[in-house]
Amino acid sequence: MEIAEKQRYEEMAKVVKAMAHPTRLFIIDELKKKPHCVCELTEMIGADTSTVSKHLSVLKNAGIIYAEKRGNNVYYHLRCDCVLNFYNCIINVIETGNRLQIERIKH
Amino acid sequence: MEIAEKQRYEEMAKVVKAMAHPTRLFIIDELKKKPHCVCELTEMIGADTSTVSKHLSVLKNAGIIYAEKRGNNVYYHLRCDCVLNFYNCIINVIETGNRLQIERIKH
DNA sequence: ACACTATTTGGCGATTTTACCAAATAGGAA
DNA sequence: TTCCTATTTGGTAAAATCGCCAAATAGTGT
Repeated sequence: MEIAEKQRYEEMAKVVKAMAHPTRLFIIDELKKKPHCVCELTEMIGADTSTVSKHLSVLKNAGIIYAEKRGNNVYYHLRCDCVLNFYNCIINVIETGNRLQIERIKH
Repeated sequence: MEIAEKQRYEEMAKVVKAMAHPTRLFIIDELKKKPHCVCELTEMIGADTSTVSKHLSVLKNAGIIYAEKRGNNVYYHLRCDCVLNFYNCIINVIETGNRLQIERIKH
């Protein structure tokens, strides 16, 4: 594998890694509906504010979301809607896996 | 967040996590073209065979690829082509990030 | 300036991931 | 069976991730 190719995969992995956490997938899903501030997300998620804030900064550093300051609050927005296309595919992978497992039990 | 919802995001995260490594993104990209055995992938990647074998087992456990034994070799196949849709979107995220960075330098 | 709220940052232990080496396993060929 | 090749598995050290607490920071309103 060439160096340029390797670097490209490393960059891509950074973005995918940023999505590779249940809480962060949830956040993306919520921001799809509308922008939210940290305290709103914190309440939905039920974790420490600092934990949620760190998850948000991971997504922000990856370029998936961006922050907008309004008074005391920071509202986060989804930058690229396309990440939502992932969801259907991931669910597809999961369901195919389940289907195969059921068949394996039957036989 | 309800328990069922939480579990769904955890399942999804498992799949995304499986893709969250440069070598594994490379493997998926290669298996899109055609199935490959471990030794072929190992040569392309330039890591230890055991390392590559472990990456393959991560992808297999996530249901993204499956194994087919042929003589001494094990050939791996992509199970769900849809994971390739990710790539364009991820690249989109990266390029948007780069574009914004360039603009920030300008101003 | 002071108090109050929202968010970020630093630090910590616990857990997970990663890559390599060495050893075990599986199958084909002599 | 024995040798050989391909692959997997177990072990280990180094690095990264995670979630909470405590402290720092930023902005509002008094």
